[in-house]
Amino acid sequence: MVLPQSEKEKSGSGMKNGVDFDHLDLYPAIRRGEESRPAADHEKPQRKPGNGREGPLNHIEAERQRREKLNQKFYALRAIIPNVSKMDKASLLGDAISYINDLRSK
Amino acid sequence: MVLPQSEKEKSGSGMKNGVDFDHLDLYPAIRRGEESRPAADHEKPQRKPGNGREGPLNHIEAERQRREKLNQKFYALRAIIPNVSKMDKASLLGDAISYINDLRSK
DNA sequence: CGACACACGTGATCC
DNA sequence: TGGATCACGTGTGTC
Repeated sequence: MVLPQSEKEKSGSGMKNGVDFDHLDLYPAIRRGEESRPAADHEKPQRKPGNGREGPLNHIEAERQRREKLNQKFYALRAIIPNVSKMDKASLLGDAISYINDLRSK
Repeated sequence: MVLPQSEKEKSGSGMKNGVDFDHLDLYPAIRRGEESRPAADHEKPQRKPGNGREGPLNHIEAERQRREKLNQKFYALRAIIPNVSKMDKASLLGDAISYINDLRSK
């Protein structure tokens, strides 16, 4: 249903000063387990029934797609703004706003 | 205990139907403190010298700031775009791009 | 080293 | 029931 493209693209974004931040591959590994509740309390909405997980990777993957999409837009934005050198996401967004306002007032 | 909650959430998101998903509040109670290492772990790059932590919250807080700023921009953007119904961040960004392009061609 | 900026995984929430 | 979206905390690399 929805899962176009092939994803993967190092569109990063970073580069704050020539910083190419797009690396980070693979994940560390598992760590930390969870703890038991301090007893006495049934105030925990048991979201997942005792059953085992069905596949948390669904979310993990879903998030990834969402994030990629977002970054893609950031990239595009960066491309259309006149003098945008690098800047981080926040500044880029800020500049974009100024640009729009400028264009608008004309 | 931990994490001073002195931040205010106003980054836009008070809507309920539109898009503002800003809900999430407070923390879930205690999380995990430190666990004992199961012995046999001599493979950890001890980043922090034996000393106690200096304050990782520095980063935690720093990230929060960065994120808030980002959201602020998102809010502003949403405000200046003509017909922005609700859309999520990604779509909003996409619309903004189109808007810029439109303005530009004029 | 410490700051910064990023991507990732994860719990929560809504429809 | 499951997908979608968010914010948060964190590890990590660069400057």
